[in-house]
Amino acid sequence: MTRAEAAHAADRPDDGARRIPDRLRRRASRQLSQLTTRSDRLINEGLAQADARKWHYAVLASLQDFGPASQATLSKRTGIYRSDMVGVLNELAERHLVERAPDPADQRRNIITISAQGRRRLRRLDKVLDVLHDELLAPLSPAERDQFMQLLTRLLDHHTQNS
Amino acid sequence: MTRAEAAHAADRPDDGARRIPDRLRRRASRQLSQLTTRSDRLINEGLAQADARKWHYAVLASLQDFGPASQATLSKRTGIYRSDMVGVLNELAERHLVERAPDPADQRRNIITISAQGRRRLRRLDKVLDVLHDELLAPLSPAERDQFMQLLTRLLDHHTQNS
DNA sequence: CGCCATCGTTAGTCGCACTAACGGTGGCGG
DNA sequence: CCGCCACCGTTAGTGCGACTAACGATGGCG
Repeated sequence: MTRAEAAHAADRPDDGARRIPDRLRRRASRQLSQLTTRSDRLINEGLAQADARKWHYAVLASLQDFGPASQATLSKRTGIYRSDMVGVLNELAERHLVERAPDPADQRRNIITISAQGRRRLRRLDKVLDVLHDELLAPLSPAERDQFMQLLTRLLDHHTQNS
Repeated sequence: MTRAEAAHAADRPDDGARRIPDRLRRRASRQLSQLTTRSDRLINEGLAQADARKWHYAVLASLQDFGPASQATLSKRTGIYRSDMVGVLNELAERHLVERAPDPADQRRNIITISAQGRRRLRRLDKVLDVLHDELLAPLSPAERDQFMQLLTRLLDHHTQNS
């Protein structure tokens, strides 16, 4: 029995209490969950200081890059459910970052348009996110960050294709 | 205005509806969240078929690798909050996978021990998880999987050290 | 004209991370 | 010895994100 193994004992409150089983550390799913929890917290707190949430960014970016769209289209583009989109757009409209107008050609739809103020906000959020991501990826070299993003994207694409 | 920019139109319901802004695809935090959502769903559904949850695995693995422990110690080792640990241990005890006994040396504590049945279950869950992770990491070569895990772990360690 | 799909909206579910507060117990310093 | 503080397990509740169900209103199509 090695010293490490001997250190398990339930009567050793602090000794090995924080040790994490290898079985867990080897599981990609767990590392992913854990990292995402921390990443989300980092981003949410950072954006909160700019009176924003990550959904705001997703919607503004989508509007900026692809132009005005209905709420349903925005849902598909951002991955936000249309049920939740309602609230997000309320928040954005309150802040005058987007405008919500009925589509004259189809009365079921609203056409969402980004405002000048929305564009400014988007530019600012981009900067904020740059800083936050620099913190998130701090331990990685530029090459490693690229590598990480590439692997991440390949995995995500694979699991997204059937949907 | 480029053709790409011209293609935005709100009146093009399906054309570019599913296109995802580059701004979003470049953000590690977003790719992480998205992938984790899918990963979690995959693992949860897989474990559900074995009448288990990922928390079960974490607790059983911790007990197997480090021996009996108090609930507080298990909390620290698995990352499960002690508030939630109660329910997890109830589920595990119901299934006779662990035993919960008061610590004679300290009446505040329970000593949790893995049972023979628990050990069997752990072995089975390990196999189930192997299969699920193979599906999760399907698009990556063995070398790339190692690389991915290494990058993931370095990031997580960096964001875990202060806590 | 009748049927079905789509749109925005409301409400509600589920899992997970996390906080607050409790009664009970233990350890330690004065 | 005793008073205070830290720790333990437990209960309850919060907040958020993903997701479902159902609605009334509208549109498209056979």
